[in-house]
Amino acid sequence: MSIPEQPRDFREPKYYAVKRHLLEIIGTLSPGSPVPTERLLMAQLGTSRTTVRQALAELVGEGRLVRRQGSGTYVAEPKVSWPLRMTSFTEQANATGRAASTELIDARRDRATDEIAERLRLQPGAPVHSIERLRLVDDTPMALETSHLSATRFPGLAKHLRRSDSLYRVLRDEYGVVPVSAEETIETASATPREAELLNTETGAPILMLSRHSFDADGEPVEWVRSWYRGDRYRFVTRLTTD
Amino acid sequence: MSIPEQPRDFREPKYYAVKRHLLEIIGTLSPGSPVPTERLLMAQLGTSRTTVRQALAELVGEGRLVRRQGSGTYVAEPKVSWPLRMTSFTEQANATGRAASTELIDARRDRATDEIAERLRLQPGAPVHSIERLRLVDDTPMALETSHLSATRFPGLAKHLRRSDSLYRVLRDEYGVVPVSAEETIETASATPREAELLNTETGAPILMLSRHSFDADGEPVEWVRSWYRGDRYRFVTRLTTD
DNA sequence: GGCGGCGATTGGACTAGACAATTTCGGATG
DNA sequence: CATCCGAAATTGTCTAGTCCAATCGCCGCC
Repeated sequence: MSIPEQPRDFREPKYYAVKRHLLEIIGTLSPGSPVPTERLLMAQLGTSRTTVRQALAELVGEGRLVRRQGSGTYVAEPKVSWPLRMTSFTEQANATGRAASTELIDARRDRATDEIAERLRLQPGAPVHSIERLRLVDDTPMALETSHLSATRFPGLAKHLRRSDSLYRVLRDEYGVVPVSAEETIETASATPREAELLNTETGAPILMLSRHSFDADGEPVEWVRSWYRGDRYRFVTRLTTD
Repeated sequence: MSIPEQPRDFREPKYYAVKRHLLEIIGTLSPGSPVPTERLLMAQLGTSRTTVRQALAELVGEGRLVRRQGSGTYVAEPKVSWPLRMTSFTEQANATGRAASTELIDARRDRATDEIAERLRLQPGAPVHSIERLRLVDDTPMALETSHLSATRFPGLAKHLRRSDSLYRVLRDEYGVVPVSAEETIETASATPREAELLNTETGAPILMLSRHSFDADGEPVEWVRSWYRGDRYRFVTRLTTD
């Protein structure tokens, strides 16, 4: 078997021809179907296993394939769209009709780093809450979140949080604070071994990193959150309007 | 030399230890400084070149390093934040005090695919404009954009575009149409050989793909655009408010 | 009929090395 | 002194192979 020719206006590495071959196969199959094994592809296409694996790795990173050690490689489910709104995770999930839950990994008091202090308008070294949570949708991990809030402004927050899933609800009911606006930053990253373990993916996998800096009605900063989403599973949707 | 030990709560591939070692080096240097060569790292850390290259490739993808064949590997400039607003590219660039320009790659009439037809509320096969442009900031390529608009609604658009940089200005001045809202989708992708060539990066490099679906004041769809940004260079910033 | 073990299969991690393409820089040459 | 050339250094691409880890299915045994 040979790889179909392609106009080479732009230089193409050999692994990319393997990738195109795989994309054609993927196009004819439905999610969950197996694609040929690495060793079969390498024999059929006359390449080394390394080259085949590079093509496969890129397709996995793009969310087109899923690999399972000892089993095989399969066509992946399409990405899930996730809305970016000024509402809590719990509400967002309910709005899309999915079962959302949250696992509290860690809630502790820290001293503010320079970066946290600047964002929360505090002095460096001021006491802050650092809350790490895993967001789950339909019992599969979706995102890892680290929130920072002033410990002076929100005393006893950790205790309240252990009794409630929703940080926004605690802020409203216990402290009378409602975030009304936020500046959100979106960028690419790659999974650390720890993130990969918690998000049930591989070290180095593409990640969409969101950073949310939210404010209450008085313009006072409320929290600073960073979230790590699997880039192969999710895409974000936001609404823009002329001001 | 040996790589510093790390608590192994989470299994860590060997290449990741090399990556941490490099991150420490990067932390002590300023942008533009060279980091050790592949062969030096492989001798110092007692690993194969493949393993060293995997760590380097990940750091390049994260925008921490830049590699130049024949020359060496260098610490990269920090990422640039790019605002997502309901304004034209040209205006956005001016607002941040940068020199923006646009290179028209292709402007042709097509027949609408099913996807384009649905988004522009046309019949499949209806005539549409397909406009491909390269966006440059300070003379370096920033994004590749493909816009689709109804050819029936905007006759002679291609001709007007060749005389103006700004599509939004042409729409307003020639057709009296002003997009006022849009739904924007953000996801990760990887560069095809063609995209890599035009964006001056490598095949397979991480890409932030934006898809903008914009509407005029009557709620009529105006255009559907897909843009490819280098994920190692840019991050997006958007503002959220409670409705 | 069900359970357990074992071996084949598959993907995961890493090594060693060949050759190509590009850049850099010093030395020979005019 | 300026310019060109070529060797050395560096990254880019690909091959061939080893060993490991997880999975799956078959077969024998209870």
